[in-house]
Amino acid sequence: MKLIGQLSKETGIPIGTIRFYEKSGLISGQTNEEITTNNYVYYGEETVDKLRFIQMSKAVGFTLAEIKEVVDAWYKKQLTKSAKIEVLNKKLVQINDKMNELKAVKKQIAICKLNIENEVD
Amino acid sequence: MKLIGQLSKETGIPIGTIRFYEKSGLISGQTNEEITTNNYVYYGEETVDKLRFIQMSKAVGFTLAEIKEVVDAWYKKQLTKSAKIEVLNKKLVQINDKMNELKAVKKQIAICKLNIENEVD
DNA sequence: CACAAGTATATAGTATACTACATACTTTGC
DNA sequence: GCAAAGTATGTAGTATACTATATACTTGTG
Repeated sequence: MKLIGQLSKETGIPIGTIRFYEKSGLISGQTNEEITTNNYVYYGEETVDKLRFIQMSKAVGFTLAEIKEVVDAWYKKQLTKSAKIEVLNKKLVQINDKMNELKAVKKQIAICKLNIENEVD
Repeated sequence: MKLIGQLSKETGIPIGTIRFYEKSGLISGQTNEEITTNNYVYYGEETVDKLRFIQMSKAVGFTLAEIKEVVDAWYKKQLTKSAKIEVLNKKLVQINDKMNELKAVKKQIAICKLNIENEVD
């Protein structure tokens, strides 16, 4: 079990941001019942996976609300199987859209670069 | 030459947002010198291209500041050839990073989906 | 055992990217 | 020729995602 500083060290995400993610319902830890002297929160290994998933998802333009949908499908026991699958399928469609947009942006930049290279300086 | 409403219709971007992009230096139009009765701003066809580029770039997680760098390399006469190429090369690297992150996110969701499908309901 | 470092909580502030008025003028359609 | 629709300008408000600060308590180290 890891404390918040450990999570921050492993993922490079600032402690303040991790706290913000916890308040937003993206991750959660629990206090150790045996220790009554403090209220330090402990996180499991899966929290690191979640944080890395959040990092990557944000980098490709997903909002925290969109990411939360996936994380909930991933970990929440309350949702039905079909509800989870539906969320994930929608997300896969969005990912394909982004893949195409990324290719289009890349192509545009490549064209732009070619044009500039053929300019006289 | 197009007016702002036309740009909005063709791209689906709200007029207010287009004005915001113009204030941010991402696009620019000019007033028609021959018409002195109004100060309507006219935009060339390349503005539509720029707006579509902005749309896609935003969808894959680029900020307006990052997008502006590319648009400046694309259209600004003031920058040197090598400065432009440098900006574009950096952007291509970022795009490759995003491509990999997108693949990783996709993979994670596929795994997540498989796990759920194999659950007992 | 002092004290530096780590943690918890709460609140406020910031950056980015819009979005919504309000006001005023212009153009278009019937 | 008048109302509806379009455009310009300015200011203020909102949503998202942090980021900083202050305060207080706990833990680890020389």
